[in-house]
Amino acid sequence: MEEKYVPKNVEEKWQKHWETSKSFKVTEDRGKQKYYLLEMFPYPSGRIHMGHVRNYSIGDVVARFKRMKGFNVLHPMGWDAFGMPAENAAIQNRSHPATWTHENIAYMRGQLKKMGLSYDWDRELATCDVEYYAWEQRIFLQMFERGLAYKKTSYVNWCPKCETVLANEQVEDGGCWRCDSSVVQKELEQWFFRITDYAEELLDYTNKLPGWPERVLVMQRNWIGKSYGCEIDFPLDGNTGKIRVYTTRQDTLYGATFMSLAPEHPMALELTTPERRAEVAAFVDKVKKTDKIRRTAEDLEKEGVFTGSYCINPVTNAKMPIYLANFVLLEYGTGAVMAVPTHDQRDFEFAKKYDLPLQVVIQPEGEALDPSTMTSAYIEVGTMVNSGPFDGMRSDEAKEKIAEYLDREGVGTKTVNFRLRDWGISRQRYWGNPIPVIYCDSCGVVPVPEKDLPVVLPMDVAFTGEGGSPLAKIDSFANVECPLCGKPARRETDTMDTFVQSSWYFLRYCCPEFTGGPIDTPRAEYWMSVDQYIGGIEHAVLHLLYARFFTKVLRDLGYVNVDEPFTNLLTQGMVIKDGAKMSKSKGNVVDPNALIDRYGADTARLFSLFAAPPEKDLDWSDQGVDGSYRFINRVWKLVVETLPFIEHAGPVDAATLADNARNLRRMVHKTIRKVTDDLDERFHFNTAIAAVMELVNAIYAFEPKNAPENAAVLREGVESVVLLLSPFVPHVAEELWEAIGHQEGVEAAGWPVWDEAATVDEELLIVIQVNGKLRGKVTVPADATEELVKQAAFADERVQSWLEGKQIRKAIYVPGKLLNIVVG
RNA sequence: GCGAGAGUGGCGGAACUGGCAGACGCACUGGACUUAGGAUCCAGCACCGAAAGGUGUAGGGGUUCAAAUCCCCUCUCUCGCACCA
Repeated sequence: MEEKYVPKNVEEKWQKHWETSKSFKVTEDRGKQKYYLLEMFPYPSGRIHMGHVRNYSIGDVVARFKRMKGFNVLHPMGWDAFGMPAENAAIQNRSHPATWTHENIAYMRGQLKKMGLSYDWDRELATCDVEYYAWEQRIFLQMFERGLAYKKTSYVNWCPKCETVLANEQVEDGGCWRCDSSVVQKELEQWFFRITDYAEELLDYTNKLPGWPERVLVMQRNWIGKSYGCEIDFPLDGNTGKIRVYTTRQDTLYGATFMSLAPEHPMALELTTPERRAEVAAFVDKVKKTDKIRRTAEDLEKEGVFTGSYCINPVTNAKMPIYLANFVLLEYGTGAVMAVPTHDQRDFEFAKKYDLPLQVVIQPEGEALDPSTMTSAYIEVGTMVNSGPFDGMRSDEAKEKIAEYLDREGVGTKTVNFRLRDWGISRQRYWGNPIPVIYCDSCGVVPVPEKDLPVVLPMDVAFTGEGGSPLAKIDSFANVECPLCGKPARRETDTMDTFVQSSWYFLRYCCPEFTGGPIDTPRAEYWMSVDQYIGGIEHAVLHLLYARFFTKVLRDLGYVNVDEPFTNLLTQGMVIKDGAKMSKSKGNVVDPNALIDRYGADTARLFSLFAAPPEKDLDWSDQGVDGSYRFINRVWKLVVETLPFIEHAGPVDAATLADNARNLRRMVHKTIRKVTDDLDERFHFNTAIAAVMELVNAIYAFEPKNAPENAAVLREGVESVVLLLSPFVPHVAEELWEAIGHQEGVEAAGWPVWDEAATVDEELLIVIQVNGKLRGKVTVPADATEELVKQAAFADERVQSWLEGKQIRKAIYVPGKLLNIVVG
């Protein structure tokens, strides 16, 4: 063994060893308990960043720990490889997205290997490989057959210059993030997944995921947004037909004095009287030019326009003017809102602006609202007034009564509404999974027949950055024969949202080379669910909700037998430096390569685990890294120095140990217990590492190291340090383990087990308080009675001085810990 | 505004069901070894105080023999949602 710790030598040696002996390859072994550990796979953007280092270090500790404990650990890695940056890079560099992506993958794979992460690389997958996305097309078609994938028109952010849909986050200040053109709302036919069919179950299971952080579950519940209310029909005035609204406040129905429709509402134009047509059209046009972000911002001024038509309040028979209002969303509820200005703040502001009537129907206790003096809407519970038969009731009770009444009268029904909308998956992009359908003038939407699957992305494409989807311009791709009638037809040229790929990759990891379908069910049933999923909080809603949805769909298609994909979820915090998230623009980026070159992967891993608990943000500190490096050197030196004494030591004979040896041994076993608890139950890596540091300090302080009678205890201590550290710093641990004389690696050694008997204290330090203040400490035998502790306490001079001349009222004894003497 | 979480030395952070506040590490100070120290080792390190002692976990109040921990009020910060009818 080298005298001096040279990370590079150690790390290269063991990485090579792991690679050639395929140390982390796993198969389904029904004789062992399985453990599926997964970290969110990265987008191959070019190089890994510190967030990856942290995420994957956390995961690797758990993987190695579980392996040492005897679990059959599935720990895979792959690439979320479709997406826009590849296409943008292709436009810039005049290359191909596939080239760019595969080069990045090769480089980043090298980086991950340099970190010594214990993946089963044989299961590696990239979602842009046809071996992966082909199966996704199959799943899509099965969803299509069941009506879970369907087409509908919807409004989207559209850049007229790039001719493509933009996600909300790609719209900056109302303009396209790339070309700055003004973004418009465009009505487009798009493919959707019917996630709303699963809204109830997705919500329901947020109460059945105890291993998830509460805040993630709350976010998902909010996103799903279940509400209870009524749909109520308002007949048109002087016309047949009616407007249906959704409301959760049917208790305010008697106060509804006008009607607000979304500008895109299908009835908007037919309700507009001829003389108001020009004004209404101008308004609708203006709203459509506003992007969705600004449209739904709260500070947007409430604006509207009168259509010229009226409807009738079904309970008061009042004539209600029908307006279009910019804050009413077509996608939510029915796209129409009964406006109750007295009891809804938005309606209040709107009514004030357009001088619409106010009618109070709920009075707060001990107060009488007057519409002419109100300055804001009253939205709380109160007593019903001006509400016919419901007058005098509490408004929250009236809610139910009115719902029943409406049902009886046939003008409304109780309903449940969700905020969650179906998942639009169409992207007018090249670098994604082609949606496998064909459009035929005679036959309509025709799924690509099984024998023609997969629809492979053509490679000969020009990337100009102008003019919409590149796929649409490739005639050999877009022009096809209809599979049904043989007539010329057109292929779908939209591709799927990249979130689709990440919604089931964890299932494909169970059987990455399977050619009989997307998922090899017996194998998936062995591995699923993922026991521990680890990733950033930024995916709290979208990815994690989509993955849950997909798992349920795949369950219903018969591929898997689990209801939920991830049993336990750990959301790790961000990596911060100088008070801000690392970013190029802030110039506070730490490059993992530089870190590994200088200190080695073990130090990089150790620091990112030691500096903060995983779910909190981690403040990067260069000096802190030095400290971790120093610690590894200290451990290395400890082994070098003690090796001659422990090399030939046998097992510990507890009966023959001297006091200090017995004390050291107690600490060794307590540390094993502490580290095991921290890793097993709490993922408190920082305190686990701190405990090992304390043990290392204690072994350094232990003397004499060269006494033969101490050799066994010393050896047990040093070996424990090495094994306990091995999940954190695997390279150096393997090297030291080998140096101590073990032929087999640390995994074969197994996770150390503490001897409960060895952890039992012989003496206890009892804290003595007088009136709750610390006044002394006494050491007593571990089996000391309360009486004995009291004797010792009263014998203590310092304690005595605090008791002098005082009346002792009582003494509270907490066994083995503390004695509080109350005097007065 | 609503919801969730957090607030502890100069810094990152410990303190499991209320029981020694500040583990461990960083920084800092002093010392040793040294041609040298950005290596290593030893010691110190919440604040006030010479000491005895006192005061301290955002602030205020409460429960308790005992509160960082439980309860109430206030403040600050972070995150999420945010015209959702």
